Amino acid sequence: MREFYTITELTREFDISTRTIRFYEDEGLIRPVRRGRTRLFRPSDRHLLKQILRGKRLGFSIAEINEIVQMYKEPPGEAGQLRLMMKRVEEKRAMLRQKRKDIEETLAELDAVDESCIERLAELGVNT
Amino acid sequence: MREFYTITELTREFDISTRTIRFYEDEGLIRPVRRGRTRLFRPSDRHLLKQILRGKRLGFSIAEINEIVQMYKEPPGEAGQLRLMMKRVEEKRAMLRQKRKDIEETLAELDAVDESCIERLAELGVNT
DNA sequence: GCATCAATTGACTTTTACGTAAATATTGTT
DNA sequence: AACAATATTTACGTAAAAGTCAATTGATGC
Repeated sequence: MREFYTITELTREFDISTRTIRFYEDEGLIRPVRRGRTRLFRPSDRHLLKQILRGKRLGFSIAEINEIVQMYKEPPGEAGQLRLMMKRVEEKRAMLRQKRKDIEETLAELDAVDESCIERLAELGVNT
Repeated sequence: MREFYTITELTREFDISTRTIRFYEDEGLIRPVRRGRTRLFRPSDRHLLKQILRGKRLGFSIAEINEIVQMYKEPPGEAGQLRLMMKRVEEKRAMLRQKRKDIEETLAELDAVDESCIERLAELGVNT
């Protein structure tokens, strides 16, 4: 595995702009190291970026994505904090399960659309 | 089943504003009937609204939701149009399957977070 | 050492999806 | 018919998530 990626390498790999990556850094989602001013992205930064884009595809806001990626870090040492985090984790899981349900429903409806298209095509095939 | 719903009934049921519902109408997503100027929403309008909000939860834009709900209408009569629609339907399904994959991955990672929290809690229980 | 090419910074702009407010109209009730 | 409660229309405002542009500032090759 490579040690560093440049910003343009990542923009090409993920098809996003440099502005987007810098925006995520401004928002505190990623923290690449620097050589002078230039950003250098470690594999872990790249992985984090992947997770951020995954969150985006699911329609999570930057703030929500931030909450989620913070959870991937070391769990807190204090019991109260731990319980609070577990509560937040469960909230996110509930949202995800709801989304999954929404997806299944939408997929089912689109399957029906597809089938009725096939039917119509068959009818047309007969009539022409 | 009731014949009509008022706009405020729907805002209460779905916890959205009248502005939002009128906005969806402006964007061509719903088309309630009118008595004078006043909008009257049929059960089908209410159902459509449900589908719109489902799309929103999945992070689809208004334009994308529009594309999807248009698909639920009668399939076109012409073969070329039908094939085009089936292509679009397949595109949406591909997006949904990607989202579902994203959800499974995120859920798996959050499960891991949860477990490591439980572990930490157990350690704390032993140490105190 | 100088050109050039990539990267950074900062400011301003754009798009989406509504929010908010003011003025007007409608409806149901008494 | 009057009046309060709703609804509508029009217009401007706003927050989030970048896009765009300009001015610099390194980095690199020769």
